[in-house]
Amino acid sequence: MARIDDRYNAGETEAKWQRIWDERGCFAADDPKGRPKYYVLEMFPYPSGRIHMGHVRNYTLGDVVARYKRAKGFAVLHPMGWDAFGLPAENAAIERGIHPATWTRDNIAAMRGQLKSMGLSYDWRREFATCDPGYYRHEQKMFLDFLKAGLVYRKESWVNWDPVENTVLANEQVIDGCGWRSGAPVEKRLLSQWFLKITAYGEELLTGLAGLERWPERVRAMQENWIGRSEGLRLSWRLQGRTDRLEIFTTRPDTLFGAAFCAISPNHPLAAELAAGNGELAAFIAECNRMGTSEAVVEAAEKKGWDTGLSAIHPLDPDRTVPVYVANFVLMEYGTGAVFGCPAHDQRDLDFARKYRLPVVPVVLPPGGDPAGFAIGDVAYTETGTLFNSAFLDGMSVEDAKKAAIQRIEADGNGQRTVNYRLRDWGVSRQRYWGCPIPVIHCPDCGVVPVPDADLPVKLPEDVTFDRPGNPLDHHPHWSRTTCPTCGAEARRETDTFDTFFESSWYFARFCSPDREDVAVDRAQADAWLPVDQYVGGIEHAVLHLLYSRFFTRALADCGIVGIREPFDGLLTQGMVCHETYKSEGGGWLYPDEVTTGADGALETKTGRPAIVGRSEKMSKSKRNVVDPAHIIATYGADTARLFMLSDSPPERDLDWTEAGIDGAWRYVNRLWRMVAVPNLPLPPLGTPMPALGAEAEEVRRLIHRTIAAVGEDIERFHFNKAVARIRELTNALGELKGGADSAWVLREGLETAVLLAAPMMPHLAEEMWQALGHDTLVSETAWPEAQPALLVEDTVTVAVQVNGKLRATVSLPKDADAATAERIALAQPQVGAAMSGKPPRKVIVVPNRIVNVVV
RNA sequence: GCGGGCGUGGCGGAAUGGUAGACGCAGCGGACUUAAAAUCCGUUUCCGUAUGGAGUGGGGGUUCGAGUCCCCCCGUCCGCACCA
Repeated sequence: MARIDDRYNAGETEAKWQRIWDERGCFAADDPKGRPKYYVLEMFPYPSGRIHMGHVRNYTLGDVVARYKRAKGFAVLHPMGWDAFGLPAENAAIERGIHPATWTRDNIAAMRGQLKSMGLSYDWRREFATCDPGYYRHEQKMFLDFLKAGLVYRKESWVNWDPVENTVLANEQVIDGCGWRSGAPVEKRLLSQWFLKITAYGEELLTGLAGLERWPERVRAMQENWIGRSEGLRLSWRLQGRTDRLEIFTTRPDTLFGAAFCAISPNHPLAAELAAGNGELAAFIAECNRMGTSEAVVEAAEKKGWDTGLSAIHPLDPDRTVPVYVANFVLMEYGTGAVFGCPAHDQRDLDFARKYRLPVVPVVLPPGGDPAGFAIGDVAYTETGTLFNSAFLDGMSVEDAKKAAIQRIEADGNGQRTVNYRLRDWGVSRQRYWGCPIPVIHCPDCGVVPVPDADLPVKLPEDVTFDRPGNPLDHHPHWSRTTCPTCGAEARRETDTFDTFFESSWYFARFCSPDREDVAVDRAQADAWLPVDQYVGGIEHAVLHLLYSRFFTRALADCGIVGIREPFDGLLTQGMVCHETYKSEGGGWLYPDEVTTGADGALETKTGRPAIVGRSEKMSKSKRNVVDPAHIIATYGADTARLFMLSDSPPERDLDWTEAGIDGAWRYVNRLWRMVAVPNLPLPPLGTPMPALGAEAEEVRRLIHRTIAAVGEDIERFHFNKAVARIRELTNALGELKGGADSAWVLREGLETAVLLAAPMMPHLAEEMWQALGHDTLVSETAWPEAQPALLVEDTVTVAVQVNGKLRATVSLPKDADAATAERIALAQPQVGAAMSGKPPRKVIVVPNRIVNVVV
């Protein structure tokens, strides 16, 4: 029968320490007061109802950092809250008749309980939900501040309309022409929308990326790509027989003499004007819009154009004209919605020219090319070269020709050098109920009037119904009816709400002073804590949330609300949690716990029939390859789950959840516990002075201190898997300790060290072991151990001996032995002599304490 | 097409240009047990009985020495994409 104390009772133990931490307020973040501060933040969750493994991974990573930094003496701010506005709450209301507020509150309560069971070191006093009026009132104020600062405007614009969700989507929420959530093909609609001028910060958001040294390269690359800066020329072409001009943007002004046509977007005002008197063109435009967003893949196939009959006069040669087309490949949203086409040096233009039999005149000659013989076939020449067929540009390089062409166009007053961005302003209006009301009033006489500060917050009404499609705020009998704050006339409230990315764009700042009712951010607190030193979250937010937050922070800074311009100093993007997928013979997905894996392969437990094992993919409800964290924590405890999240894969890589992996973690938790419950040597009492150490004890003691140094470094660099490996190495060595009082003393030192090093990862177990070792303090309040430098230095080192680069022997040498000694001992090795087969050494390379390489 | 990441045992993964495979998982052998579980010990890159040889996606290069640096190629994953 097992001894009563050699099996670790995770459930009871974890609850006990969670209660004690809570009572002692161990994780309350108070004013740093001179101590170095450290703000670690994990992306707060949407309260969907239950935590999933992605949360467990995310929050474990953050918690390790928080606990480690706390032990290192930092004043740590580690808060948690709820990103509580969003569509699922409304869907629940529609599908199950539960009010979004109720649904959200219940979910938060359930998830808070689950997070608490993980033993995360949050300062729960700072918790908030973004659907609280106490939170969103401040973002209404921010919006009005931005309005005053000229960072907000309203315009009619083409929007992406999701016909299933009855709402507008941001460009980023449209994936392959379909709504990111509904998957329905997106339609184009013209609506009046509020926009935030994120483009005003385009340049700064781009250049700022260079300073984000502790961000993953790929996230910076994705943002750079998204901002899409390109330098070029904006120039206008006169149109024959018209007084207006056609404004185009190009990055290749050097190829102007190769121009064969101009093309405008189907949504260009000129196209609309021409279509008014031309049914055929109108039909063509309608066709383009239908294709538009929905068939991004299919439409890559064909370039189509419609000849307007207009001629544009070449800006560098008034004797030349080119035809003007309406073309389906020209985007109104980019540049000026019009381009000139140079078929010889742009593949798309070439395809178009071939189709409509337009001339293809090469103007850039490849290096070493023959000007007389160079012709373009089916492939445009897009590389660099020397200009020809180009009047005053002839003989120049592409780079020089660009400059010269721009100079000439500018001198002629036909255009100017310009920088264009792919980034577009952020449309924030959503025709949805469960979001933050946009605080403006529409007055028939005064137009759009901001809600006065004194009337904030504009609260969401609770009494709404979800029995019709569309926005419940529109259907509310009287909520939108109000009076104009300026003239007192009857007026109407804006019924749109903010994009929910609004809330997550500043929550990190709110955590600094969550209780301040009068202001969004207590400036002194914000100055003390911001920026976030380490942000941890999923790669899926690489562009949207992170770019909006960077923009918002700058806008808030320019409104004097915060004193920083970059919100997140360091960013760790964790990989996904994956699991094998299973299908029954019938083809339906199976949950992992419906499958038994044995000698005969995978079987469906219920029927005994073979189950088809698919590849490991991101855990998702639709594929049923999910493991419920609550179940895991109830079975093995939070520490085991946390350990598994950390031990196998580096954080930024995908992690495969396996039964064997969680079992392995569970075994180690028990093994650690047994090491103090039933130690392999009788431990001396706490505080026993160090006896004289024998060789074995001394060697293990060195390992203890090497481990301290290594684990600290590993955690600093987020190499948690390596930190776990080193702690295991240490405990392996401790478990093998034999001998007398000296070994027992070292065993105690080793166990105490292992406890402290493992505490950020397995905090409950660490407390329990610490107590079992006789301490009446908390690990959570104990400083990180310090490695004694003297013990990090070895007096003998193992040096590899190579002959011609191949390992032939290893020799033990005194540390820092001189080269001559090393060489002498190395050459004396029999294996070395054999490998040299009698030849004299031509050269001997000695790298002290590392290697001796004999070249023969 | 553009940009980025990755490629190391059966598997997850370690290796400041200096002993490739730490640590774990799985496997195999053994101990304990009536038996099983748990635990413990040993073993485990490949070829070879062995001295030994080969080996980090492929090819070349730099170097006394390359998984690591440089060039070319292949595969794979992710992001963006009629962006003018």
